Amino acid sequence: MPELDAPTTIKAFEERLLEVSSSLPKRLRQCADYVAANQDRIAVSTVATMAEGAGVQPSAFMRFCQILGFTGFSEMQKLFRESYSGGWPDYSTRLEHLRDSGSGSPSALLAEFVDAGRTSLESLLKTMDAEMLDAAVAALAKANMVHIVGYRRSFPAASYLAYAFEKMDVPAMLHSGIGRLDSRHALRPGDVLIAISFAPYSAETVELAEAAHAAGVTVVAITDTVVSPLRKLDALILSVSEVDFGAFRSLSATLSLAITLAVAVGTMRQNGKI
Amino acid sequence: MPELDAPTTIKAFEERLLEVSSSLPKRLRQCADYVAANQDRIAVSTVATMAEGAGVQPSAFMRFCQILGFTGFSEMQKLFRESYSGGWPDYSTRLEHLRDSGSGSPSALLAEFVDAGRTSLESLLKTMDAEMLDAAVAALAKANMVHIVGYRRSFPAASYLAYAFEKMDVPAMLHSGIGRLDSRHALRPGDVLIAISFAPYSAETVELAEAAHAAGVTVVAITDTVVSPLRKLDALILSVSEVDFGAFRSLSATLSLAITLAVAVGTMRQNGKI
DNA sequence: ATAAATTTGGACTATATATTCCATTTTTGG
DNA sequence: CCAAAAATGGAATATATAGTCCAAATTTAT
Repeated sequence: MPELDAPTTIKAFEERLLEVSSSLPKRLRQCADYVAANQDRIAVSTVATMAEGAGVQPSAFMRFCQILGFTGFSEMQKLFRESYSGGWPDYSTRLEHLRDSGSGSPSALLAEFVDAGRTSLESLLKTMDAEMLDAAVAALAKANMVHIVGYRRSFPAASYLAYAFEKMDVPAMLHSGIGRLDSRHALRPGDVLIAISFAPYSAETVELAEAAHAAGVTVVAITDTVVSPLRKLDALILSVSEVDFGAFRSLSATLSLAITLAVAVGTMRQNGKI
Repeated sequence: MPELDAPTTIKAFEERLLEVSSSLPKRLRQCADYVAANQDRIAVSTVATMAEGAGVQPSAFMRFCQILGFTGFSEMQKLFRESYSGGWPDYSTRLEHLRDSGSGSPSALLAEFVDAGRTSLESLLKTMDAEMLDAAVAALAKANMVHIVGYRRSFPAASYLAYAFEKMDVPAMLHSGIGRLDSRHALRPGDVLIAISFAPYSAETVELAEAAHAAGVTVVAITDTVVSPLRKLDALILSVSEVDFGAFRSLSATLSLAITLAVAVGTMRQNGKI
């Protein structure tokens, strides 16, 4: 058989499908039509399901895959599973490879981290809950004082927020934990606390957020996964899932969210006052 | 076992995950964290892949599925496959849409800042001087102690560097200026100073860098324009031009550069020692 | 410090699913 | 209308993957 090479991108796949579909016998044509109309199901279905959907026997569907240039259904499915957009590249293993293979020149590393940052930014935009963001901005705009807490890897974001609020003339206080002073008594009614914490959630941050919640202070939480302990307080949740490499994460998305908060809140306050 | 009913919606799944995750032993907790951060992967992965991602044995992952209330991985996967609607979200159109609609809303601002971050990252990759970067990494890898200084808007980057060096077991000291202590005497021969400063260059940073230079301590400067005073000391210059909005800048590029330095230096030290 | 209980890793088994093969049916061309 | 070629359906087989079980390691309680 003069079997052709298998398509390696969805685009190539679509072209091949179009190209082939005009000269297909009945059953195979059904396959083509069904696939064209249900591309998204390929990644999560079995041959049997696809065949049933198309109204043909599984073996017919197999032949269809082969005509398209794949060795079988599995190979075709692989294409769709890999290019399934939700699938982030697995950075930690990629990084290990880079380092192990000695090709880990600083420049190569930089390229990886830049790429991770880009991915995080895109994902931030796709997943941010606009209503939650509006609500958080509104709450912060009305606050007497904005408290900010975030330790360890969240500390850079916390300190940036403090800087940005200061620039926007928003009264803000960074709880840095210096001197182990217990700062929870600074939380007064009418204040708002921004708590930033990512897995593994540092105990101090969670405690302060809990204290705030107990004292009736509104909490805005910048956090990641659904298992975050910050979700248990009924806080305004701003979800940020940053691509990470073991202990590191680029923070690009978190920082962008931070500036947004500061500018939006600052602007709203100025408009309200003047 | 008093096995509970399996979650039938993603929402219920997330709740169960949150509910259960606090009382989980090490390996199972890894599963929970990985799943929380990679929900979208479940539909298109095998147990083996998921287990590898979470860093556990497949059998551990199976147990995890069962604890969540499913009979096994297949049942859990079924939930995600069924509620998988396809729909690859299109980032660029979404961005345009966000910007067009209601300019000035927090979401529109976010879109702007995300875009700025992306631009900065791209430009970082294009303009980074690979040789300079190599030289900086080499110098830092040989240092007895790495000193880090950066105030005001550079402080988040400085604190992130301190965090990342700590994680990589590189002895590092963050000069934070707390209590106005004069820390310049901590600079010893054989040390290296990373000075981070962007226009307008804060006097304290420049002074410390000058003191270091005078004391024969190598200076690595992360800075922007060609008029930066840090360029006068013959330092190793890492140029970062971050897109900015008046007083703000996203810091995405600076932070990516920071992780790169930490990982590259940490790796080089570990390889050299062992 | 010791015993009990829990957790873990990995070998083993069961099962679901893909893939092939071939007898039967349908289409095509003379 | 017949023979040859192509297409089809379904049974048989191979393979990948899920799921189980238990001995070893770890943690916890006494």
